[in-house]
Amino acid sequence: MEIPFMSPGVAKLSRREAKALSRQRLIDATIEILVGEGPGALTTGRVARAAGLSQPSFYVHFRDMDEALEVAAQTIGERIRQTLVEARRRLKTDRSRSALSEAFGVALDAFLSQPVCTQVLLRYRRDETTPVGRYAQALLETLRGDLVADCRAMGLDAARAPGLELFAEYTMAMTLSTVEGILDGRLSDRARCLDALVRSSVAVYGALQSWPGGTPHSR
Amino acid sequence: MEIPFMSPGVAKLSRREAKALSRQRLIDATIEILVGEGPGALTTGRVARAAGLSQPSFYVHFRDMDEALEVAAQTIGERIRQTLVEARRRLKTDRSRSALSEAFGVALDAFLSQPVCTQVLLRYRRDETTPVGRYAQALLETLRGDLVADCRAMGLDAARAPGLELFAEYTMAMTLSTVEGILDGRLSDRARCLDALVRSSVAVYGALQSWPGGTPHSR
DNA sequence: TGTACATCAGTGAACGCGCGTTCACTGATGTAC
DNA sequence: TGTACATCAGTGAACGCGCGTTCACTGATGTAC
Repeated sequence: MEIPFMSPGVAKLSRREAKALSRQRLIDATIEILVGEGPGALTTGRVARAAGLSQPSFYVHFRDMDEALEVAAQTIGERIRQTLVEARRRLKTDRSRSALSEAFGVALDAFLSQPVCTQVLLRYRRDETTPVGRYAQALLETLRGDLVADCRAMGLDAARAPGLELFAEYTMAMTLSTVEGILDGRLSDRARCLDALVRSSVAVYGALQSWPGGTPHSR
Repeated sequence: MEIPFMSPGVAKLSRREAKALSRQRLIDATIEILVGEGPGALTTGRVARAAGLSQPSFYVHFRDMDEALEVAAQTIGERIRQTLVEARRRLKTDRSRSALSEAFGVALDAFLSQPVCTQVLLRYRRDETTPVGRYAQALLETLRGDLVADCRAMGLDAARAPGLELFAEYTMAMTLSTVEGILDGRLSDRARCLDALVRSSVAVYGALQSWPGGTPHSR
């Protein structure tokens, strides 16, 4: 008696699983169209067809395009946050150069491991007119806060560094600029970029640590 | 005999001038809607009405929305480039700290003197799906080139600074980050921001000047 | 200067297209017995 | 296990709305004589 061959790839899905899969395909299609053709190209028809569904099926999963965008934005934020949280967990909290280098390295890799989501994050981070932009902004604010917290945990004394918040801003700016350069193909050698980034960040810290004025933030 | 009062504000415009004024109003309306409500809100009707015209009048001035956007993008780029060119002309090319400080100061002011255009530039600089984004990208590339040229003119020797291009990238990133902070209201004290920016940029230059690896750009 | 005509920025009306949205229906999946 | 019924993801068809686009027309401006 032969046992029928069960290919794991075509295992039958329950109705529940099939629906979840369709929904995920719609979300992914939304993100991909957003990256490839911009928000103007986002129509329920295109998204549905890109996900292998008919256009009205879009409404089985989402109330309207806004809801889908909202969910897509949440998904993007979650994916990047997840990889960054994972990255932070692996950090040593000592002040050695190698620990610092690893910290920047895992951050870079976190962004680069999610290139599509990172593209969306970078592109729409200043566009408050779309849910994607608002999520991106909130996420980057969180990351900046995390960076400040990490600095404190690593023993960078806030009392001796009145420019800590500004240091965080500049470090974020340089890190994202490096990510942009790599994603755009302008920068290629990750190791050298990482080294330059660490050196620059350390230098900025030094420059702002001995800074007399305090952080120029509005209260 | 009384000379009729001629208010200079309501001087009659020639047909040519009136048309040019309408066109300019349409361009400005396009930019303002872009900043306030995003590209999704850009319709010929809204733009025309915001410019005080009926909707079909849009077509007296532009073939379609794409052409108007193209012109708007060009206008934005031109305005910012203009103020920055003006700013560069006033630069002394010595290496003193005050000259450096003034250089960054005029650059900051150039962006801040055109807040609406700067907002558009910053927001859409990574969106290649729209003409605005492509212009923004090209403009920033030019500015980066100018920065490198200025550094060389100021005697920052390229031979001793293999990371000059990367230095330009990081300096651009920190400058734009400062502009963003001020426009968003997170940073308030221009003088302190400027000081921090100059210190940080000098520090990064130092860090990358003594850098062994050369610029990690792809050829 | 005055007159007759030409030009043309701007408009209201009309139309078509694409998109969003709804709905009755299908057929596969799930469930009760 | 088999049968009868319920559920529901997905669909084709239909419809309305808003936007883009065109066009004949108006009336103010410009020009020739």
